[in-house]
Order: sequence, then C-alpha cells, then structure tokens
Amino acid sequence: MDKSNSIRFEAQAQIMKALSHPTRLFIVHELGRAERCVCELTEMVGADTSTVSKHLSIMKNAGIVDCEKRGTSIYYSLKMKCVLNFFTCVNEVLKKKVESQMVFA
Amino acid sequence: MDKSNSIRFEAQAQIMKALSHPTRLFIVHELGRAERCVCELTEMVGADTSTVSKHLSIMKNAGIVDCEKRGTSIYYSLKMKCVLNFFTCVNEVLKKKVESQMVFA
DNA sequence: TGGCTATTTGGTAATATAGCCAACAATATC
DNA sequence: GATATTGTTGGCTATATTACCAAATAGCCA
Repeated sequence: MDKSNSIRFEAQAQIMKALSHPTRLFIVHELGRAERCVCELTEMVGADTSTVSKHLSIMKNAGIVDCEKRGTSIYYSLKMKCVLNFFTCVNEVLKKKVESQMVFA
Repeated sequence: MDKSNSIRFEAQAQIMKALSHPTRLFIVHELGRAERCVCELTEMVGADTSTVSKHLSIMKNAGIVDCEKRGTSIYYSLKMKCVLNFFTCVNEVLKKKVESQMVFA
C-alpha cells in the first residue's frame, strides 16, 4: 500500500465513518426525503440538541450534508445523493445475513 | 424513529462501521481484484497478522467478505460486490471536498 | 436593551476500537 | 512424533467516539 493510496483510503474511511452511526443514517435517510432544520431532526431523533448538532457537524465536515441558514433555523440537506443507492446494496447484505443465520435457528 | 427502523439503522451502521477503516478499505479494494489469503494480505498491509486477521473477521461477521480454506491457507473473497460501485460515489464526494477547500487556499 | 429561540462548542465520563504480543489451534512436512 | 507454517483469540494499553449537561453564540422581536 503506497503512500498516495494510503491517503486515499484514509479519506474514504473518514467518509464511511461519518456514515457509521444509526442516528446519522437515520438523518441521511430523512434528508433524502426533504431538508430539515436541526430542531426538526432533534425532535425526530429524540436525543439532546447538542448530540444531533454534533452528528450533523460530522457529516458536514465529511461533505455528506450541506446547510443553509434561513430565518432563525439552519436547514440541512443531503449533498451526497448517491449514498441513497448504496443503502440498496447494504440492505441486500443484511438480507443475506438474516437468511444465512436462519439456517442455525 | 420507531423501533423496527431503529433496529434496521443499527444493522446498517454495523456494516458501514465494518467499512470505516483504511486498512479494511484497502483489503476490500484488493479483494475486488482477486481473492487473497491472510498471509498475502498481511504482507500487503504491512501490519501484524493478528491485526489483519481481526480486520477480516470484522468484515466476515458483517457479511462483506467470505472465506474458504484451501490447502494451508484461508482465502478471503469479496462477497459484497456492490460496495465497489459505492467507491465511485465516495470518490466524488472527496473530489468535491478538495475543490471546495481549494477556494481557501 | 433584554429576553427568546435555535444552534454550536467545551467538558466529562462511559464505552468502543485498534494494534501489538503471546498463547493457542490446525495442518503440513520431515 | 517433532517442527514449521498459517490463522485465530485473549490480554493489554492507547486512542477515539458518544452522549449528556452547561455555557457560549447568533439572530429576532418586543
């Protein structure tokens, strides 16, 4: 693994990491439907505002979401649209996992 | 976020987490080209065998890779082929990030 | 100005992850 | 059987992540 590749894999890993938390996946899922302000997401997630804000900031830094201030609120939107396609792929893996585990049930 | 969705997001997050480490991404990339035994991967990665073995075990549990014993060695292969497409998506995000950071350079 | 509302940031404790070494298991070879 | 080769697992330490609370910041409106 040479240096430039190692840098690339680290950058990719950072994006994947930003997508590796249930709450963040929920938010991505929700933003795939419509943009939302922090307070709406906070309500939906059911956690502390600061917690949700931090999740959003992680995804913003990773380039997954974008935000725009309008009035009092900050509206977040999904920038990385292609991630939605990937969920199909992830769900297939999950389906296979469930099936293979059924063998032992 | 109702209960069944929360379970689904957690399951998805586990798969994403298994893909959130540079070394594991390197391995996925490599297995996308050809199957490899642990010793080959260990050599390529340049870490302890136990470290590589643990990375592989994490991905195996997640359903991302598969393994088969042949002769003395255990060959790992990529089960979740669709992940390779996703890298295109991730790389686009990276490209956008680099471009947007250039504005401030 | 002063008080709201919306959001971010810092601090902290609990938990999870990563990597190395050592020990173990399985198998092949002499 | 003894020994070498290939992988996995347990133990340990260092580091990272998460979630909450409290405090700071920003903009709006009376």
